Amino acid sequence: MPGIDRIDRAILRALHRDGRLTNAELADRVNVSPATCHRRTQRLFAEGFIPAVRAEVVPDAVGLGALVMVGVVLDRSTPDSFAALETAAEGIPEVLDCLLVAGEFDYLLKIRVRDMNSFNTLHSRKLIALPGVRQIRTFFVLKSIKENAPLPF
Amino acid sequence: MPGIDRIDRAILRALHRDGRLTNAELADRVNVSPATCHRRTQRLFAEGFIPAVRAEVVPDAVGLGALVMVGVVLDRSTPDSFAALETAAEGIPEVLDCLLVAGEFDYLLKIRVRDMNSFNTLHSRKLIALPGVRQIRTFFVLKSIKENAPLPF
DNA sequence: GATGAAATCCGAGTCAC
DNA sequence: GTGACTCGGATTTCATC
Repeated sequence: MPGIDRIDRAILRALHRDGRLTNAELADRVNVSPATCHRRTQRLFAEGFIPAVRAEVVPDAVGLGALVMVGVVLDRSTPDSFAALETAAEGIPEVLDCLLVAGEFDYLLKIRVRDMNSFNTLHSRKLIALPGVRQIRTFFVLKSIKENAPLPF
Repeated sequence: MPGIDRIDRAILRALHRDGRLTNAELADRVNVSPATCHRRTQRLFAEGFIPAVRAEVVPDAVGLGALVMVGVVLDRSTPDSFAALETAAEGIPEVLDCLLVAGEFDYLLKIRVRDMNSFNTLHSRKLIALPGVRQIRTFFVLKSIKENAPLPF
């Protein structure tokens, strides 16, 4: 995977701010010709620098108004449980983030569901049912000051 | 803010999966004419159901390879410190998420920086400098199994 | 009041240079 | 990297239900 130069970086920044920019707009924002811009952008997609372009959707509008953060502590004596948790997390669409961390937890999960009831179901049926889970700490999100802010680059 | 019907929902879902869909593709995916599709999509943007469309960018490619989760505990005796933390978080671009939670922390932050050194700078200059902060717990992310997964709707 | 068909206009994508 | 050319989709208009 070759690197990116200053122009590629400008293209990435512009498309990260607004993924609907037309090639023409993008071209003069980064000061190259439309043809050049088009070729470079295609390469950035092809090389995997841009895994996806997605419309952000207000969660409440689609019945996913509840956000919950979960800290998971695993049993250190069963290393297989790490793989089990990761596989499970990948298969649960409500789990938006699954991060292996250093500190008082082993994993931190970000979960979006319809309401508290839905979370309770997910919690009891999918999370505590996993092998080697020693402890699960739940943090209900009362207010989202900022979420998925654009990357600062 | 009026509601959304079944077709609007289908449009939201399609654009959330792929924000680069042309209006023509979108139209036959949701089984309406291009004109209708266009009008509805415009409305969804205008009414704020789609706050933004953004290209996802591989963080390492733009020098933001380090992800850190931070738990913040505030001094309960100084309610102003909540407002202070929120204002500060909004103004720090490296803070991607800032969530007020119920549980052993008051806030959970998701932070992206270049490396550990950058985090250390941010930590000492911006975070512990805030008024009324009683404790800050840092969770370095060792591995990201899943991040910003699409909403399950 | 919202829809679909048609008509116009503009940008994407491709070419030669 | 530039400029021109073609094709297809975006956007508007309009008749219709």
